[in-house]
Amino acid sequence: MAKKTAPDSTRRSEKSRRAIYDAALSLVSEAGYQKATIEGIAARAGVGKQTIYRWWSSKADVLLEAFLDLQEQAAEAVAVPGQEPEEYAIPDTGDLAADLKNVLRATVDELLDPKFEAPSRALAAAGVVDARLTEEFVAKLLEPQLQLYVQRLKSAQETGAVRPDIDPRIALELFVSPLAQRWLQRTGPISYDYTDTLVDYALHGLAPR
Amino acid sequence: MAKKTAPDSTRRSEKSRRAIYDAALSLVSEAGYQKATIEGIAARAGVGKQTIYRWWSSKADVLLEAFLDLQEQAAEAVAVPGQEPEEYAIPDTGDLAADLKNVLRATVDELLDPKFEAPSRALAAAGVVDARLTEEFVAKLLEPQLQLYVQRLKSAQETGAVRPDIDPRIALELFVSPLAQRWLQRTGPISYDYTDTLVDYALHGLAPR
Amino acid sequence: MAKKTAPDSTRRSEKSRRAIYDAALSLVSEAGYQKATIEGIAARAGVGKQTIYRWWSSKADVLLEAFLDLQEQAAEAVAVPGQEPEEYAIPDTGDLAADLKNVLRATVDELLDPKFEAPSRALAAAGVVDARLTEEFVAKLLEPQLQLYVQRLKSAQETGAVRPDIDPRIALELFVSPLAQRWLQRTGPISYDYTDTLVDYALHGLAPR
Amino acid sequence: MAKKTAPDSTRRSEKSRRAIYDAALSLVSEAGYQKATIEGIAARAGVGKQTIYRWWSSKADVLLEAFLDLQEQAAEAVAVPGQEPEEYAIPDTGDLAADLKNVLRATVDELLDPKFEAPSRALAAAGVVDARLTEEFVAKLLEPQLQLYVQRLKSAQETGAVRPDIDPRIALELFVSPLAQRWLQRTGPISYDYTDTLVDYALHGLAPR
DNA sequence: TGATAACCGAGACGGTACGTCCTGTCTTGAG
DNA sequence: CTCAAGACAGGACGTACCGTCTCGGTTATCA
Repeated sequence: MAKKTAPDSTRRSEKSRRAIYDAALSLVSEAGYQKATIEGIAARAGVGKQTIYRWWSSKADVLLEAFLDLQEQAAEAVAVPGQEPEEYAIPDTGDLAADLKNVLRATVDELLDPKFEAPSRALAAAGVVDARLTEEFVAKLLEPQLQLYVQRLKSAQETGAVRPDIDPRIALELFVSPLAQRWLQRTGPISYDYTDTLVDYALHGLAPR
Repeated sequence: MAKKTAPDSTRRSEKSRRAIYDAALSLVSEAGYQKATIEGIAARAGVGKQTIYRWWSSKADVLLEAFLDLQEQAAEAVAVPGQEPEEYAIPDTGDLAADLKNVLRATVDELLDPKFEAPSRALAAAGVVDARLTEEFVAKLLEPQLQLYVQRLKSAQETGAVRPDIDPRIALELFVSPLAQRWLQRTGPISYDYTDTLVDYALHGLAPR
Repeated sequence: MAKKTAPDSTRRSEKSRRAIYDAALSLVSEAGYQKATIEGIAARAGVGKQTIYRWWSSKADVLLEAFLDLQEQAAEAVAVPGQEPEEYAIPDTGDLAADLKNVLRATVDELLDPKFEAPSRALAAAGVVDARLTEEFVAKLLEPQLQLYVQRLKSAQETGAVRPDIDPRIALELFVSPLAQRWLQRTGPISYDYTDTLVDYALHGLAPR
Repeated sequence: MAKKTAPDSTRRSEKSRRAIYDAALSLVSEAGYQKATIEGIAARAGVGKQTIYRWWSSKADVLLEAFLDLQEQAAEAVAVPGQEPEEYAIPDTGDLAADLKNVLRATVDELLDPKFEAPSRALAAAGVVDARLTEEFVAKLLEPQLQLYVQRLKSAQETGAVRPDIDPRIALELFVSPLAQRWLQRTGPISYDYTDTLVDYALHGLAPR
């Protein structure tokens, strides 16, 4: 009892897909999530509405894929061509505090980049309400990035820079989540100073030593 | 030539307001934020649409007030009747870790209470996208609660349980934001164990002492 | 178990109704029945689609009412104002043949009037396929006109110009239906000569006397 | 540089053509003209849409050919096999009234046959609106049948049963068109009595002799 | 103690977008 | 080349809500 017989993905138009990604991202950036409609995306992409409905189940779904694609493209642009794409990882200079601060500063830059802001916010908002979407968002985008912190913290445990009884998956939240919340809910300003402070507090604790 | 001649709030129907709050909260809980429409709220409340548009500017606005009202009602129910409502504050037993853990455990309970979950999520989602709404949400609901932590941490600084150079407004985020993010973005499970761990990590730091 | 609760016709917008009639008739005349869409009518009338769907059940329904209204307007324009609208009737000069020929010549004029042609054709076509619509079309428009012939033929029977055993309702079809079919199905040209001939044949028969 | 390079009819699939005829007729009978779509016909016939568009220009076109084919098949079924198919003609027993009544009774039977009703109505409706289609419909189907009446009336003129100054092409409409209109526009019931009466009135006239 | 001005319920209105269906064209792969 | 299959751009469908408006009907002051 299949649902309408699934479309044949081998015959999918690559051109349309690209046009839809571009239209979706630009419309969300210009008009906001609510005002970016499926009809609007289709019109700007020069595509029939059905072509969107054929391949995606909702506006959020389109935007999620468009955003994942955007990330991928950005990553490929950075990668040295003709070289195997080594795994991304947080640099390990031996100075944990410095390494974390560097990565967080880069994150600050990205969060403030207007190209990324509108679609990310839109996805985050949709995700808060739509559990299925979040699941995919977290699995494909968020968790992989958080695992990079897990790796760095584990390596720090081996060198003794972090206590061995610490759970790295929880530990990373001490400096990542505050930044995320400030950005998402606008509960406070975001800056290099702020993230540096977070790292210091998290590493050395609030209590006197 | 006034734009609309503002409505006369002294003649406002209290019964309608209550009915609208109830209808809004129950509809959001049952159907979700997107599917809870103004028309639906008006119909369930037995109220004309204009009565909603007269007093509120958007669905998010209605829901925000309804939620604030819900919080107030819950607070009044707890308060001892016939006694002046003393200021809410985090208890100070002298044991900072224990006090924080207790408060966070209570928060966990509330986050998992189905009566609160749907509307809070809905508001959070709307807030991510609508800056104006967030401002009010943060100012009226979130920040006052966070200030309770600020007070408790300041008091801890006086007793020497927290280093004096620590900024309490940032410090509290170390354990509050991780919990908030896990709930909002469903990046992980929520439990007493989890919040206890957050407090321990935050107070003593990740680095060995 | 009412269907969605019927709309309140006392609050209906007369302006919208008129605009819809005008738009429907002009669009059908310009573009033809198939290409005159509900969306197009709504747009030209400056009206929301729902306002059409609220009061009519289909494009054919709109057009039927618009056409009935057109007929009424035309009739009122002819009527002498300030005088009670006497019943329309086929003139009775005593010369049956002449009277019938005159009326049919007037009908020929109307059938060839481009203002009436497009909507009439459209209605006729829709009616062939949609029984419910035809019923109303016949009852409100066609049959009343045919009854005028019945009256004239009965009066002719009294004066002896028509045999008394003739059924007038059937008799009138001898000259009315051929004209109708030629027009509807374009099976032949329409002219005064043609209708005059029909009357002569019908009155005196094909067989020699 | 031909417009489309016309399809090579020698390579046409006979099986597909038959399947399309069957699907078209059955769909129109079941669902009506409007709801019988090209996609639906193609699907039921197990045929690609292009195969329909390659050989026909519109739904009406398909249906017209399907109907012509149906007529042919019915005629062949009646014809005595192994004998050359003589020209169809209205029998000439010498009694004009009886001959006409017989043919019209047969027509009544056909009009009431449910197998023919839906497609004929559909074609008639399409024809009212689409002039090009009507032209073909009239030329291929209607006029040839009417010419049979012309022949019979001419023969009657030779025997003196019909006045010599009568135009047979017009005369036949006196009894054929009323029947056609009653059927098309459902302006009245159809029966043997009715058609018999039509013939009598037409032959002997309405006026007393 | 009416007059009169507001709120109120109801819901029609001009619109926008939805998600579905179909059109007529184009493309792919099998025969 | 035809054919079955079906993706594609386009456009109309009929529905659901939006936010505005207009209509009686109830209050609830003020004259």
